[in-house]
Amino acid sequence: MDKNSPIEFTLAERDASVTITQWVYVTLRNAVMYGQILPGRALTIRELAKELDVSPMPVREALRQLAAENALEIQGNRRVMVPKMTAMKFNELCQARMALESHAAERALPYIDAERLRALQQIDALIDDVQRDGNHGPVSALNQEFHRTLYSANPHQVTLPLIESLWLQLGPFMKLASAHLEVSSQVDRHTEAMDAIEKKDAIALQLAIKSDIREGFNFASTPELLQRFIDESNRHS
Amino acid sequence: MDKNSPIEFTLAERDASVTITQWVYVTLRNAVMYGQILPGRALTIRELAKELDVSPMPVREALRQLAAENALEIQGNRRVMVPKMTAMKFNELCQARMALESHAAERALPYIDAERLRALQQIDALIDDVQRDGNHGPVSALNQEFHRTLYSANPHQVTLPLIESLWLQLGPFMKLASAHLEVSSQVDRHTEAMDAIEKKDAIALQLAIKSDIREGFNFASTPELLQRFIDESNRHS
DNA sequence: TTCATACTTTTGTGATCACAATAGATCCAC
DNA sequence: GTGGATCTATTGTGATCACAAAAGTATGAA
Repeated sequence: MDKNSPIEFTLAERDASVTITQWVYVTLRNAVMYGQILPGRALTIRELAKELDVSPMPVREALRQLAAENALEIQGNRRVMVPKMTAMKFNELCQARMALESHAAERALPYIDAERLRALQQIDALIDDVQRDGNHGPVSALNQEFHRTLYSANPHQVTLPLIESLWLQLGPFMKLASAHLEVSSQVDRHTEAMDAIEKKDAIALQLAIKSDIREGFNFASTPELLQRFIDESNRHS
Repeated sequence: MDKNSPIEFTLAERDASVTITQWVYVTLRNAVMYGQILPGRALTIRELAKELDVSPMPVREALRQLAAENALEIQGNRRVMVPKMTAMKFNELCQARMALESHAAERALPYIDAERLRALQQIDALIDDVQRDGNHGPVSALNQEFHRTLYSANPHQVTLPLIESLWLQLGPFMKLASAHLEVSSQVDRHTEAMDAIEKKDAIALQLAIKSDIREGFNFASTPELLQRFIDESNRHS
């Protein structure tokens, strides 16, 4: 596993009002989330700094923050890398998502007003549109947007940062796995969720969210399939 | 809210094998956890660096990490402080603990062997001992140790860092609130939990954990009591 | 006394440098 | 060729410095 594989960053615009550290953080976060950094690939501060054309300092801080969010793993040698996925860990992450997000949905339900529901409907319609156009790239980002919009209705939200940490840990594997998969139009349970919201039915909402998460992962429905995708996603590293 | 109030750090031994940044991180984390830094108190890098007798660099990194774990809050002015507690946030944190920890307990249950159970019994016995001696200081740390030992039985654990984040957010308020409280011998549900473990009864274990958490907070069982403790904990700041 | 203005100090940010530890490459004995 | 020791290059860590922005303080007129 050498450090030959280049990293293709999608460099965002660097707004002057934003600190360099924050910009580096966002850039690296996206690179992790969208599988641009292969799991196991050793990252060095100076390499990233050179690649992003900044000094090592902001990179150091961004890496530490991402490690604190469990998006990156600090090895004993103090080297930093995207953690490799295992079947058991994948399973735990899915179960954790279902437990935490169904809870967040329930806690958000009382705060969802007509405007918020309309925003959810808009996002869902947008997902349908891009699915119909065969443009499967932005679907997962839009799907996240749907969930985030739902949970953040709760003005005293404390679980969203934890949920985002889980997304970050699942992100790279999902991207790499779906790359080796003819993307069938993913079905989601957003309609069921919105119906439950209209009826203020907490139980139905939790069920819809859990089903949505579970079915989002059922491209790896059997242990053999899952292991195949894990091998695929780790093969390059 | 000036920066007059001094911070009494309990300086841990600085092992040579540990980086300064890690040592600073642990020191600051304990200071937050044990309410030594009052909520709302503005923290500056240079002040902490001087206090801990290190250069500003490790402090910067430790602060950023703690902020990523939601233990500290970065204000718009880029100032850092311990977040203040509100009644609604307290409620959300409790509910999140119950949801997340009962899930973690359930996922850990299949992995708990005789040795692990014995470790749990030892910790519980130790809690009883110090309670009987009227020494209520280390109880909350031991209580955390009990929960951590339980959840970490799962070798593929992914929720423990999230749980620790919730503990960190509740820690300062709990300490400051309990300071204005004649500490009655807290009863816990550890016995019920261990019984459920022996019977491999997941439902009973989840109930025990949820009850343990809920009753740990019932010093603020009514909204009026809770608000009184919040006012107390914010009064100094 | 009160409030806006100018001045001074402090602060976070980011760059650069020194150093010890680690990793990678080279060389040599077998 | 192959494995192990040595040497070189690279890396993370931590200190120091420069600078612009923010906070704090003094000053002035009303």
